Amino acid sequence: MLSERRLQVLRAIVQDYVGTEEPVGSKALTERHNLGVSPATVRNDMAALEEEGFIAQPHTSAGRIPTDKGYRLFVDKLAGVKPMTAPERRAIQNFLEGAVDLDDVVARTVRLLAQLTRQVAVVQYPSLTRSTVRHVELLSLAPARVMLVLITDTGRVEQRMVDCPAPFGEASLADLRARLNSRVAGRRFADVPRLVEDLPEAFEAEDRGTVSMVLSTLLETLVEENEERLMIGGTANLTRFGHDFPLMIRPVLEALEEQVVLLKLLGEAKDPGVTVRIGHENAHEGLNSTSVVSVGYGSGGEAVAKLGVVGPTRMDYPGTMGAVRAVARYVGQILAES
Amino acid sequence: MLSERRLQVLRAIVQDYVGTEEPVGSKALTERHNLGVSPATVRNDMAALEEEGFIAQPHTSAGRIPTDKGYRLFVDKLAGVKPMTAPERRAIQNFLEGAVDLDDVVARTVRLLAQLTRQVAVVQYPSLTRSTVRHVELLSLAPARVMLVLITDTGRVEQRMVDCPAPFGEASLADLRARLNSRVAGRRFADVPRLVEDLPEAFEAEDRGTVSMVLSTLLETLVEENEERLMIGGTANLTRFGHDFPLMIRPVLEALEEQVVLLKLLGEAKDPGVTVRIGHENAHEGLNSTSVVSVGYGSGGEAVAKLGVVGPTRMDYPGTMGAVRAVARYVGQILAES
DNA sequence: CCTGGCACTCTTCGCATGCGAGTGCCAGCG
DNA sequence: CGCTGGCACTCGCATGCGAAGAGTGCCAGG
Repeated sequence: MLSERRLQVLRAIVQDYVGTEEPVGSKALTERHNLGVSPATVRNDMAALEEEGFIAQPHTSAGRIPTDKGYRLFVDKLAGVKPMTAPERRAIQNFLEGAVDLDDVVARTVRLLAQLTRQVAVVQYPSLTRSTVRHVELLSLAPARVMLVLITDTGRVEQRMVDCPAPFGEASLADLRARLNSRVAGRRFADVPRLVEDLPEAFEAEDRGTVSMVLSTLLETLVEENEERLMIGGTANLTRFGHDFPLMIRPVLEALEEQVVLLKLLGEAKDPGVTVRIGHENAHEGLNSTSVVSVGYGSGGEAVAKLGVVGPTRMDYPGTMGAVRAVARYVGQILAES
Repeated sequence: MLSERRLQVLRAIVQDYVGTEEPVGSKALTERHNLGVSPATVRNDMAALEEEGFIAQPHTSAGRIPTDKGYRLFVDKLAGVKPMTAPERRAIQNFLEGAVDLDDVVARTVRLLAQLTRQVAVVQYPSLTRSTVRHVELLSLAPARVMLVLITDTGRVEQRMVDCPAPFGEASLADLRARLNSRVAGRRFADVPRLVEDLPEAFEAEDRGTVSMVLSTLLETLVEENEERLMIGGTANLTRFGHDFPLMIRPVLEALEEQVVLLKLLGEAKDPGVTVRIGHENAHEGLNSTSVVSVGYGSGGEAVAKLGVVGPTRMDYPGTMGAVRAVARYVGQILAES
């Protein structure tokens, strides 16, 4: 087990390295932090920390930098979450309150997160699977063509075309619309399949094919993977990555364009609080030199989607975690109000 | 006026520089292109071209590189649009045909453009202002709360909340829905204000406030600037920008996040064909070292939106223009079919 | 167990040098 | 008059070397 002082040394190394972006040596450490011991002692501690894999030196005779493992320890044991200041909170709230619709909420959240953390922000649209149906609308566009519009309690709208096997009259359509809504409005997505299962039986034989098709389109929409959209912002912050960034930035940009990758990334975080994935803890190779800080958010107490930031492993973890948590909280409030 | 050969020299310089990314000298030129003259002659021509501002040398005693003005001449007079090969066309068509809805069409178009040109692709969603109304739907969410859903002929859906000044019955709502659709369905957006102007008069005094509010929300939606969304992709290609890119890439990423900037950029291109804006021709400072190749696209013959790519001024103009034009053409087809 | 001292290692920087690419100019030729 | 070959010149770039500086590891002493 590491002694208390050694942990302090590690903490100091992380803080200094995050600040200066340069390997930190024993002398500089004792000067900036009053550890009460000499550089020589710190050197011994450093040797021990390196032995255990918490820090490393880029070249012989250079300072030390934290390893992924070092950051992990720092995040878990040595640092808390830095709460936002009151003015910051107010700013967040003001900024989000101007939003006019769901798209706008998400867009503003992305901008806000990117600005607060000076990193790349990722916000997942409130997921369909956990939300409830507000309304289902059916429109007849042609005799055998119906448009299905699904409206959720988070204000999201999905539409689908349905090509009917047989012409479908306005009266039948109105009937279906009414029956459908009386059954599913206000219900959770997960319950919908069970609730509409016997609906075709209520219709004339000639309409049943169409009804079934509309229903199956609806069910498809509910589970469809592309429901899980997300928005990204602040990519310009990638230029802050480091001096050697040309090679670093490339795979990151590529990963960011693969929404599937990001969704998986966010999805993996099961923790109810803020989750941090550091460097190689990220499954995707392109993100091996980045850390992802994410958290669930949602109206009411329940998380319906995730948001977070992607940045260099060398980031201000307490500050970033604080910002991410605060933003998630306020977005949840906004969603609950609307 | 420049002699024929000097134009050929300029063309050769542009082609070589685009290929090698390095300043091109007189000797290399005569070797790679058989101009039939000696390096010395080429040097004279180069001096003349430099005099006129078409090329420049980064340092004394280095080769020449084209200036923005040089690229401009190249694009206008010296190079055509390189048509896609048959296999490429097929690939484009196949790739786009799998799209299931408008979002998907746009997303696929972005990916495709980015891949074909190896540059950053920008695709504007089909604009509302020039398209027509397919249907307007009104849903009562609460006694004094109505959701307005607008569906366009391009398959786009916009929704807005309306908080009514007074409770609004289902019957009135149905009435309004019917009247509204009979007037505006199939009409162009531009005509809508005129068509609904006297609609409130058909209603009872108590409902008129709500009707007016619904109508004004509808009109707002029609002109709203945020209607003009766009999708961006292929930002990873920015890393191909050049060796000195850390400073170049930054402002470009920033510009790309400012959708307003991009929309203005695309909007400026009035040309019915492919438009090229080179370097400083772009109003936005951050894009002064990039070129933008854009073109309008749309279902039917008419352009309803723009798409294009953003890349270094040192780009393969004929190829890029060809790809952009081809993609626009096929997207138009796909939109017309759906 | 901490501390000061010391020798050692490596990186970084400045500077001088040589090389090569490319230019500009000039005199000569068709 | 325009093209060509030749030639001197200019720079940028890579190379090599030496000094400086930062940081380490280790050891002996308190």
